[in-house]
Amino acid sequence: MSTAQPPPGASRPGGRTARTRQAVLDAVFEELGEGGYAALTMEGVARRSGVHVATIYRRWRSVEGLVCELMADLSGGIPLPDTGTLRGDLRALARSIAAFYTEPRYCGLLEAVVSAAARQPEAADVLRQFFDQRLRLAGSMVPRAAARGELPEGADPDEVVAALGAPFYYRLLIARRPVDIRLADRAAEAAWVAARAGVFAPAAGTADGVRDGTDAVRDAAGSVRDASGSVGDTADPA
Amino acid sequence: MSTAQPPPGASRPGGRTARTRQAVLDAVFEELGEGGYAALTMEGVARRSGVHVATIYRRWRSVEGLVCELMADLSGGIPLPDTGTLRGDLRALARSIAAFYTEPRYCGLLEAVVSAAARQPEAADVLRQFFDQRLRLAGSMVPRAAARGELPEGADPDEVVAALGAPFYYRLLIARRPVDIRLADRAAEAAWVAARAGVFAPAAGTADGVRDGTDAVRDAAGSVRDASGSVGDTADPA
DNA sequence: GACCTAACGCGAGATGACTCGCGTTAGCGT
DNA sequence: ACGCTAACGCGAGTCATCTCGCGTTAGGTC
Repeated sequence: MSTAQPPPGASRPGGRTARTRQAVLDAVFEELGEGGYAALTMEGVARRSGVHVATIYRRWRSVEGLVCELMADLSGGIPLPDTGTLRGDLRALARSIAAFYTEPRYCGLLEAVVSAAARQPEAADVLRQFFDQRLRLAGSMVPRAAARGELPEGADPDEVVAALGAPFYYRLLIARRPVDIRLADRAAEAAWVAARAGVFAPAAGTADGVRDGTDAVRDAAGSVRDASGSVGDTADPA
Repeated sequence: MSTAQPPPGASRPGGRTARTRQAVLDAVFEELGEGGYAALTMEGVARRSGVHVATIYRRWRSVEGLVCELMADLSGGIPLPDTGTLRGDLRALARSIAAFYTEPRYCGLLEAVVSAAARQPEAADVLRQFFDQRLRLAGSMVPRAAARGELPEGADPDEVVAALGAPFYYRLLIARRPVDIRLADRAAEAAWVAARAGVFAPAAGTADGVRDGTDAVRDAAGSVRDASGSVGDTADPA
């Protein structure tokens, strides 16, 4: 978070520019901690950082821009677990994520980025790229596990890590409740069981190619398979 | 969506009031379809609906208010699948959700509600209550399955349904890509496998009480269990 | 150490979101 | 059919957000 790397084309990367940048981003982070995205205003950031409002507008254009750059700052160095087993890796990663989002400032940042992405296409790009990178990095645990024979062949690393992370974002953004360690362990366990069962293997289209260790896999297949083409219509399920 | 129920205390529920209400909410819905939440402005809604801006402000206060009422309108009548097996129910529900969010207007509504919740506590309440109700309704498939002996005892219905839904919201809000039927089938299969393995049983704290049909459940336990208390600290995992 | 200029501070001005008061319309009771 | 009043249309007014131009500061360069 403190790797204040100057923008590539900056003609004056040293001293003051970097200083104001850091002051502003720190202020954004603090503001997000108190009151979340709702309380994040340009005036507030200016007041807290001591940088003039016009300067902030010049460099970042909007609160969305601020939030994007703050998030992009986080992309350095994910500590990738390597416990020796996929199950251990998944649990360790899940607990790291839980610890991360226990911090209110990071919760606020998540809300802010998701909200920003809903308003500005550029913010959406930043968000997508950030999480794509995270998936790619964390996904390295999957081929390791496959090499150890822990998983059926062809498990998609992105899918496994996405399955691990999804419950956190559901909890925070949809259910709107805090994360806890029980959520982390359940998420890790669910991802592990599903991965082991071959749910995340390519397996062409529907999940009928699933191999799992249990019996009774084949019930219920007939009654829903005929609904294959129903995704296109606009039926209202709610 | 068309059950224009008048507000409880409304002293004049008929005719014009309901008409303008419907016109406005329809306009919001359409605006969300074109350009999403970014393009949702009071002026736009007023222009499209033919209702004056001041009137919309009077009744709904803000765009967040509009979005909340539109979402609350959706709460009527979730079609609950009942295919005879939990696996079939999960897949049917997942495909319904996929179909739902294939419609751009509902995607926009989701984005809008999540964004609104990040700004207004009341919107957050509406969002939470809405999804709580959805979980409660859809969760009925779980005790049915338990009664048929498809699941280990004590599986938490909310957890099962949340696990089913989470991948959709991850895909839409975080990965920022469209949902498809493959996602639906994978989500259903993952939720089913995990539920069957006992991941969503209460099982006191950590997930060590898991019973699954596979072997090798017990590797990896030692190396991460000691990290139990690490959620409280503010370590930065990203 | 002296020059050059990108970046910043500052205040005035423009833009758009939001509110208010009044006259009018139309649902609802009698 | 008549009157009552909640809800709406309308335009002016207010306020916060955002931009612009100029003078100043301080990095970078020779």
